[in-house]
Amino acid sequence: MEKVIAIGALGALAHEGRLDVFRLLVRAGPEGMAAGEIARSTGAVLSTLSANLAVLTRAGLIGSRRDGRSIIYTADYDQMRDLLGFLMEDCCGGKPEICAPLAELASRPCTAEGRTC
Amino acid sequence: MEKVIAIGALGALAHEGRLDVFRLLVRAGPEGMAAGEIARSTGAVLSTLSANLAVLTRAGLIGSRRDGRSIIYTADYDQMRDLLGFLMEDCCGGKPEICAPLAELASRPCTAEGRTC
DNA sequence: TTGACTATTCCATATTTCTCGAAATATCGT
DNA sequence: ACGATATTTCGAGAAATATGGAATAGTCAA
Repeated sequence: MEKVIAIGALGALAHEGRLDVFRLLVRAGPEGMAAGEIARSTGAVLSTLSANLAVLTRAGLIGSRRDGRSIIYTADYDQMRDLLGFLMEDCCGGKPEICAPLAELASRPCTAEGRTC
Repeated sequence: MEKVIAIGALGALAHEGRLDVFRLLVRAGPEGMAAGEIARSTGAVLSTLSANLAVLTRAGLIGSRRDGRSIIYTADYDQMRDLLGFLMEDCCGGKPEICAPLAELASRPCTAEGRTC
């Protein structure tokens, strides 16, 4: 991932409303959620939400498809993985003692501590 | 990590100058680098750099200590790890197919692809 | 204590981002 | 075609962020 892309993604996530939306979509899985449904879940004003969805889309973090009158948004897992990879690459570029705990964090049993995978 | 802390850290990193500084400090290791040295390495104006170092400090991503006339900045690896953990926790809260590639990413041999750890 | 050096703080300006109401666009069922 | 539903786009004001020059503060060496 290029630096400018990473900066865009980081900036998109550095916002409470957008972070909430992104987490919601990650949890919603591949089926995604309609914009109105997202607004109801998060209490966001529709026009504000729409602007924030556009920011997340521009950052490549979410995608969308039309379904009748609704537009369904989904998290882009690839971009998410690339962003984490970029940050970890940065991290691992330095010292081994940083990398090790991260590897542990990523590979620990996902059933622990409320995780579902 | 709390959401508001994560947002602060993401926002701090979502800036070319600050991301450059942070990467530099991660690579510099525990010895860190003096502000002037950072400015020379990145070509930043000193007062601008100082403001950006303050943002990174407020976000908990870097620390500092005085050494004579210089102030030495160092990356805070714990905060970095917590931030990645927060993002991955979010990610893994959803579906297994997202988590698996991340675990692979984190645990692959660090000597591959230009990585040093 | 004076002068050189290192870095931060202060300040004004410029730029960007955020928000939401109103209007516009797209789709559907009848 | 019409009315209802779903969402986006537009516009404009408010708020936050970014920048660099000048002034300030801490440290050292002689």
